[in-house]
Amino acid sequence: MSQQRSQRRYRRRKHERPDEITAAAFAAFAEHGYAATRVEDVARRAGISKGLMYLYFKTKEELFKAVVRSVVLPRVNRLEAAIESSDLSAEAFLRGPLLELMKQLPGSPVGIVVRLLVAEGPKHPDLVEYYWDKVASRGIGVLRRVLERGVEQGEFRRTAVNELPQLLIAPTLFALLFKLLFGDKPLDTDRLLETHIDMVVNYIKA
Amino acid sequence: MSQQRSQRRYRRRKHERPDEITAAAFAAFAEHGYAATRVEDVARRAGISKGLMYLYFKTKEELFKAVVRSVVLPRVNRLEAAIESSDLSAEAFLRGPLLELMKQLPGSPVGIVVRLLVAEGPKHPDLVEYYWDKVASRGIGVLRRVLERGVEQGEFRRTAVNELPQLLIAPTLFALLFKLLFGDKPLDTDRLLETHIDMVVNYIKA
DNA sequence: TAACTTGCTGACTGCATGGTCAGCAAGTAT
DNA sequence: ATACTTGCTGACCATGCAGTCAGCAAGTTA
Repeated sequence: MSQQRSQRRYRRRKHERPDEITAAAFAAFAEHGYAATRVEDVARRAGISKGLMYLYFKTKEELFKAVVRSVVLPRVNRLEAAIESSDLSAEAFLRGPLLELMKQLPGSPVGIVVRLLVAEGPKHPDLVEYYWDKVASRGIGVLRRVLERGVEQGEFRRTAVNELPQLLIAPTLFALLFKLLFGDKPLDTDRLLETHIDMVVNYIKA
Repeated sequence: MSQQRSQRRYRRRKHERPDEITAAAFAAFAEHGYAATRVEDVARRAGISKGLMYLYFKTKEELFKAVVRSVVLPRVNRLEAAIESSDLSAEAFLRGPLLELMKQLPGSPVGIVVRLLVAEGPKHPDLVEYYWDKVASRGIGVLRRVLERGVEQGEFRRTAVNELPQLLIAPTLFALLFKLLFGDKPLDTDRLLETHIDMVVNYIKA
């Protein structure tokens, strides 16, 4: 009797779809990488049909770019805001918030984005460019400003590090890569980063 | 007239084939990555037919592994030998041969191997294991021994770096990645590495 | 030079998967 | 109710590519 006839096949949710799809795609890319992920898998994860995905994203490549953007942008914005609004001394900043951030990176989704970028970057020059503009160069800028402030206030000497702020976060990238590749091998990432910051601070301290 | 009838279609060169094929594959993978490279392209580059490739390598995946091995092994062996046979003081060793090696890495084929590993590693756990055994852990071992020697001879203090030899070469990996992704953006890699080594030596010097 | 071995070719197959589209049904207006 | 719009489905197509194999010809033996 109570045949609940025609249980609804779907619900229209135009607004939520894009985010749900990029989230599903991120999860799928994280597991299998970009090339090995089928659009149909992404669709299934997002609980939709493959066709619908193509209504929101022109191609698989567009989807890829959207994923990178969606993971990376909010993070960077938060970071930049937090940093610029800090009123700690330069040294305290390096040893505190920056170190904390560095410790978090290797386990975060950023690791996966890095992997995707390294793997697919050469085929997506515009994506790399985007990443450079919105992430890398901004991050470097922040670091440079912190160092500069330290020098101005007499905390730090002016050294080569001022022109190479990348040196500050280089080991973070290393740790990230290490975990990515050799996740099961031991490496005390936190200690590595702490030591590095300590080393840098000693080196540049006035 | 002079119809040079039946110009030979091919020459039998069983012995040379494997190396030629891996070399061609390396070049192709370097340009397009593993997934995007067609076996037929590799074959064409090697001047053979696709079928022949399958006589020397069971699958595309086998070919991939062979490539990684062929690029990486000779390098590591050379490196280890050179290092162990050095009789410099620990500091001189870090500032000399090690720094030199670090400067060369980012521009070398190793960069490409790293890219391939990062991209495809998760799908080839045995390859990652191989790389760990034959390359990474050996490299770490060498560094650890140099530091240890420095401590024993009173050159260095015993610091956290002794347990984290990775810290020595972390920026090298960073530089390598940077060049890989942002090849066109400026970064004085050599200066970065020099500064880093200088920093480390200052930090650990007795 | 004839018989034989085997390195090598290239056409072919099967399948995986990116992308399309005609039509259906959820929601909306009247 | 009825007509209309549009988010959504799923079957379908086209293509690209890993891997196969029957047969050919380069080299070898007698």
